[in-house]
Amino acid sequence: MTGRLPNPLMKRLRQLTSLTAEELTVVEDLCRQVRGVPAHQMIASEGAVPNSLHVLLDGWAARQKIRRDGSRQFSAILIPGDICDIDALHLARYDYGVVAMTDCKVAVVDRAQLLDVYEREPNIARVLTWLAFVDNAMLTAWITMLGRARALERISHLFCELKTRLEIVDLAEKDRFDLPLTQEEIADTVGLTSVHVNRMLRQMKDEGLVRNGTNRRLMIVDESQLERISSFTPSYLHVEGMRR
Amino acid sequence: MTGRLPNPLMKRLRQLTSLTAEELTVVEDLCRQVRGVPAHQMIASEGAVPNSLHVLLDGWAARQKIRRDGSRQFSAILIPGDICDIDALHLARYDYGVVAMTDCKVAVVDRAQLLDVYEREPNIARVLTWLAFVDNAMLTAWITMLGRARALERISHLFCELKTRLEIVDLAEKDRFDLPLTQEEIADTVGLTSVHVNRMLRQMKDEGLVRNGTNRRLMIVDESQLERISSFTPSYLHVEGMRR
DNA sequence: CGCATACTTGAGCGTTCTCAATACAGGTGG
DNA sequence: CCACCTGTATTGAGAACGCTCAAGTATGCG
Repeated sequence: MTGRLPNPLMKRLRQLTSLTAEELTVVEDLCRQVRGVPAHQMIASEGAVPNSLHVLLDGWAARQKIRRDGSRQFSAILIPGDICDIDALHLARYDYGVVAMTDCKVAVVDRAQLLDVYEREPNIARVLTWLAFVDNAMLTAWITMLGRARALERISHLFCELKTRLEIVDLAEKDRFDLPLTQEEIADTVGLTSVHVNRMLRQMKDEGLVRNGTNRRLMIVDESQLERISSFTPSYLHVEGMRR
Repeated sequence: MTGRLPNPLMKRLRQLTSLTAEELTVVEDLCRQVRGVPAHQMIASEGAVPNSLHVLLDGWAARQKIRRDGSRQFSAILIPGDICDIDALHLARYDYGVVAMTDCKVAVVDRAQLLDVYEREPNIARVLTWLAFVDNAMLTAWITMLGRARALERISHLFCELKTRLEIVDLAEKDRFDLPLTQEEIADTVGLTSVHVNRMLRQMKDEGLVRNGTNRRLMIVDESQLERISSFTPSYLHVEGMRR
């Protein structure tokens, strides 16, 4: 399993950071070990002791917490180029599970090996830490949404965020993209029930913001309206890159 | 303003990490520059370019986002020993504001100087990064609460979390502590209105979970009940310390 | 004593949830 | 190629939770 598929993490790093060609190669080499994960399987389990990090190369995944009563909340939607579990490097155990939402390909990076690279390559360490802080900023933004925004705004905001992030790794067409999530999964992201998400989506379809795409997938159409509804500004995603 | 007040960050680091005495001294020396901040004043402003980090030495503060419509959401409640803005070290601008909720004392750590220490003292760098990841875990836990828990559970969970964190820096008595937050501030933490928080607190008082303390402060009394109500488990706070 | 701030309580409304029934699409096996 | 089965989407009705608006009451501070 030593894949040679295009690595979307490289795309992000080239665009957002000032790593040299050699440093990029070091990162790319760390991602040689590739594993396929079928939809709905776990990539990492809550509570386990992390021995490796996972870079999502293809497909969609999510970080999740399952509550005592069985309800589920996603704390991050992961797209190609995302590190599924950066904190595995530093924390003693996983605080969340990572689950594949579609069939996925993940690079499995050995933890000890990565720690080693940290010693030798301070720039790489800095970049990965930076990525963690961007994650942090995304979490903060979501807290604001979940705490203070109504249903329509939450969903619109989610769509805008995903669009922006997909663009960085060239996975969104201009003004539209396919969403491989079920309404239940959207609900578990934005803190609503699937029934209510359904009603909101109906309304959004009626207003021409989204429509049904191919293969039972939702297609996001009118970005500017969505941005208006959710007062979306991408600054928290730090798309302009690292502070040099 | 070169204070010599006991530094609660030291307490945390001694307890949770394996820094040597010399390393601890280095951190303590970084905190020599102390500034008093009156209640309701900003410690750091959203959107600004960070030039220093702030360690909360005394008082309570919070990270906040203000939304277009004027509503406010806190993403973290800060108590003595907390770093108000760790990501200031890595990100190009503040994604949130930090506001003093009571009169505060903060150590102002020069960013460039800290980056310098990062080079020379890898252990300190590791520890600060670890603290950032614990922050991250707290954000994730809050997302789950905001997305999936009802009012009573959210408030109870907040109280349990605060209790646990206060204990680490010796600021909670056994089974009780004083809360210097207004009901409005609690509301902006748990994503409710102050009116509804009031009603929930009434219920909690009636059930003997909390009572009115001195000086208009709320006093948290029955910890075990609160833990039951909110299914609180402190594992996400990583109170057992760093992975060695 | 008077002001400002926070807390308290009620009434009515709106958003979101629950429960439940139905429709639909895609995949599987006969 | 059809029949069936499963998971997802859709829709309705009613209830619950939390919000808004508004008035009134404490409390601390100057």
